[in-house]
Amino acid sequence: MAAESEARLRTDARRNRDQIIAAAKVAFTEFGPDVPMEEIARRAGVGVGTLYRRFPDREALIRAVARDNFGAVVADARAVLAEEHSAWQALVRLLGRSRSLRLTIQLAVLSEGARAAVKDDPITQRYRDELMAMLEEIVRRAQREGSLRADVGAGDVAVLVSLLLRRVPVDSEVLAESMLDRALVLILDGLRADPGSPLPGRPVTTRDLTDQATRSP
Amino acid sequence: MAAESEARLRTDARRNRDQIIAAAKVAFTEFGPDVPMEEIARRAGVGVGTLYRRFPDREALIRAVARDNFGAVVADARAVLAEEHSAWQALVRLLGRSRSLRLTIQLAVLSEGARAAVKDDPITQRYRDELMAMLEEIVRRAQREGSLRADVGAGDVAVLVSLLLRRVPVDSEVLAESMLDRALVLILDGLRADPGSPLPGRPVTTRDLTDQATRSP
Amino acid sequence: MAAESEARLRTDARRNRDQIIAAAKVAFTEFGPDVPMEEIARRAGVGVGTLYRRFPDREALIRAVARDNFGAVVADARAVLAEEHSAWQALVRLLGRSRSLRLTIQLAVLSEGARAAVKDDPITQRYRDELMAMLEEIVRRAQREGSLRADVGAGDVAVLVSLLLRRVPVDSEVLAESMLDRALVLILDGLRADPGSPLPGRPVTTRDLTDQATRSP
Amino acid sequence: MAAESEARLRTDARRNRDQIIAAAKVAFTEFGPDVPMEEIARRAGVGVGTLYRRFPDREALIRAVARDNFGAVVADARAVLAEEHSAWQALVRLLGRSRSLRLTIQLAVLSEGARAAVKDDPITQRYRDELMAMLEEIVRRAQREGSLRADVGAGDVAVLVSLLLRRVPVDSEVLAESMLDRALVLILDGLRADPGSPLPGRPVTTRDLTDQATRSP
DNA sequence: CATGAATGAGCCTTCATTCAT
DNA sequence: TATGAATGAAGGCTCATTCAT
Repeated sequence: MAAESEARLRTDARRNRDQIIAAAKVAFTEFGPDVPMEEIARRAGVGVGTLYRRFPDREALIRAVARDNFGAVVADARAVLAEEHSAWQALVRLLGRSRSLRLTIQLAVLSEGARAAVKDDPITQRYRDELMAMLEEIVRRAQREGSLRADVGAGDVAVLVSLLLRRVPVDSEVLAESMLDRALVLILDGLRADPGSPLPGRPVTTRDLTDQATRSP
Repeated sequence: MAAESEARLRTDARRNRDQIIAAAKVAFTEFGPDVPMEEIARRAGVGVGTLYRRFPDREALIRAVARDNFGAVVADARAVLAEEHSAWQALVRLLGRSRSLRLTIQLAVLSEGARAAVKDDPITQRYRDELMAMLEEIVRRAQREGSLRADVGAGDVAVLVSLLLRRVPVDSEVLAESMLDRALVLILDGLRADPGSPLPGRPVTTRDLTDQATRSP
Repeated sequence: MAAESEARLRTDARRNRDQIIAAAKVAFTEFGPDVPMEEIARRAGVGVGTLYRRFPDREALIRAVARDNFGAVVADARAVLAEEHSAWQALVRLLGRSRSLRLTIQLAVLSEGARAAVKDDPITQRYRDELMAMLEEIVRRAQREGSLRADVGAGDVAVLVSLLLRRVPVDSEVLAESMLDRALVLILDGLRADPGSPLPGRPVTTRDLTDQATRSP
Repeated sequence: MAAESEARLRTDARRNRDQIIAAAKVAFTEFGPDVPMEEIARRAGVGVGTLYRRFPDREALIRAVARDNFGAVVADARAVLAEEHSAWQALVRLLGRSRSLRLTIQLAVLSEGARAAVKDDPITQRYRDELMAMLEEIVRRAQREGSLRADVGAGDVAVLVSLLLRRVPVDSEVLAESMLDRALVLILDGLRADPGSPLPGRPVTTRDLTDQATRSP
């Protein structure tokens, strides 16, 4: 009986946790990372107390949401990599997908505070590393295929992705989507192998993007 | 003598005003539009009271900063247009310049609240309209030159600009600059006339970007 | 058990609420309707946050105090009406009582702001209507008895009551009470049926006092 | 020349002072004793600096306005006393007049703070003393005439006056006036010599009203 | 454990008063 | 001397977080 109630408790707890994260995801993207904790609790259908029992403070909650999101992105990328034979096609899908997962990542960038909360989280870091590794592989393969310009690094691609992740300040959601669809194609065209202008500097590596923790105070 | 003291007073007041706007520009881009007013005042070297004497509330300050910024961008664009004979070169310089004026525009997009504060300001609107008109002219000329793909509208270009305006979440400022330099070239390559994939949808016009007030409920 | 804890919680919350209203009553009459919320909270022995949790803003608190006060007056008046057989005696008691309930009404008159906060509150309105109805009945009965001058309306009596409600600017509370006791008798003598000078104008009705919302722009 | 400019200066200064007091009178009765000093300065057509040069702080301004007002009331009362042969008529005019001078006195009672500012001002005190002396004389004469009940003191009359001074919380100014006209007559009837009820306590003297300074801490 | 009440720090804004011009 | 700009203290209100039930 004790076991049974414990199990049920755990089930409940898990449900609570999931509901909170789901509510937080929506609330964060809707109101930004400063949305009142009570608002999140309300949407999750729990009291603030419960929320704080699961996540000791706002940062912890942000971290949890970030992990959840990154995990999904990584899973997605893995699937794309497994299915797609042409590296270029994989790249195209990855970029398109990224855009559709924009909300996901926005969190990690939403504000200085949120970024700080996420930056040093080991789990999110691991996800990011894995994501970068996959991106590097795709870039390498695409360049070997001859479909991707040889003078770009995986970091360059990541930068373009991150640009596409941002919310366009347009009131209509459909219009925004359409604009980004076109921007994506334009950017892909810029990545094509053929002529192209000479790129300034050296290829940006993924380490350029991830080594910051070491560099920053 | 009265005139002199008046003039001196005005000078002082003006200096204060300018310092406040300058401080606000930095503080806004550093901490977002919710940065404490006291922080801005401190950086400007004045008391909060002074700040509030010049700008009745946060919105007024945001509006003032936006005007100031937009004005600078417009002046810059005007100069570029006057100097550059090749429309493509004008476009290149405009995009590069925009990036350096990133701080400028971020404000208008920084947050829902900030956007609302700026959206209905007639002066900012006028600047934006003028900017869009210049962009349209450049796009038209570049397409006539044959240097810019024919299937993009000025709105498409504006979207790309706005993407480049965002801050890259990298701690090192130099690194960020370099990354954006490369991203800019990649994007420009995507805008080149020749090959190019077929773009989905129809060209985005500048009206698509500015008519929102009319369209949205 | 759940029920018990809920009940206990409610008890606590209710106690807090009551303490806040009690403290507000005193503070309002002591310092006026602009007394710092923190002062009220301090007197109630709670934090400001608690005060604001119960009453979203100052107006809400004023409204609550007004309801509470009016409710007590109405209950009192009802009792007087039930007990007293002579209408004149009822009137005397009502006027005397009113004075002792001065604090009660002051709120509704204390300042423009406070009045505005209370004027449109439906519950206070209902109380006021009931009070006026009772006053009208007493006046009618007293005039039928022949004890009250025939040329006054319930509104005239209400005006006199409202005059007696004001605080006399005397430092000693006992002295003030005694002065008002005498003033009350003098005023009652003026209301007596017999001699009396002719009154200017027409009897003031209770509608003259309550219909203001309709009349004013 | 120096003399002339000095004289002109003094004239100007005097005009400023008068304008400020006049503006303050209006502003105080319109918004209460907490009206912003800048508002008063604006209405007087001077800068705040000038206002503060004349009146070192708000209390000083309140005191000045109170003196000005009391002075007018005293002058009025003196005139009434000189003109009227019947003491009862003098009393009637005094009470009616008081009402018309209501705004005048409200200041001294407007709020705790204002009262404190005025209470210890020697000039206002002298005015008040003179006013009370005149009232006492009228009461004595009226009682000798047989027109005023013998059991009231000048203090009782003063209390009634002070009751009539208050603003009736009615939106229409005309309605308020009419109500007070009637209330005045009712109160006068209560003061008439004839029967009347026995008054509780002893006659209130004017000292009961003025000795507070000595009594209060 | 869940709940939601209580706390208090923090930011916004206003205005009395001072002071440079 | 008049002006109005600058200052900063004070009060309103909101929320993150803690804790009693």
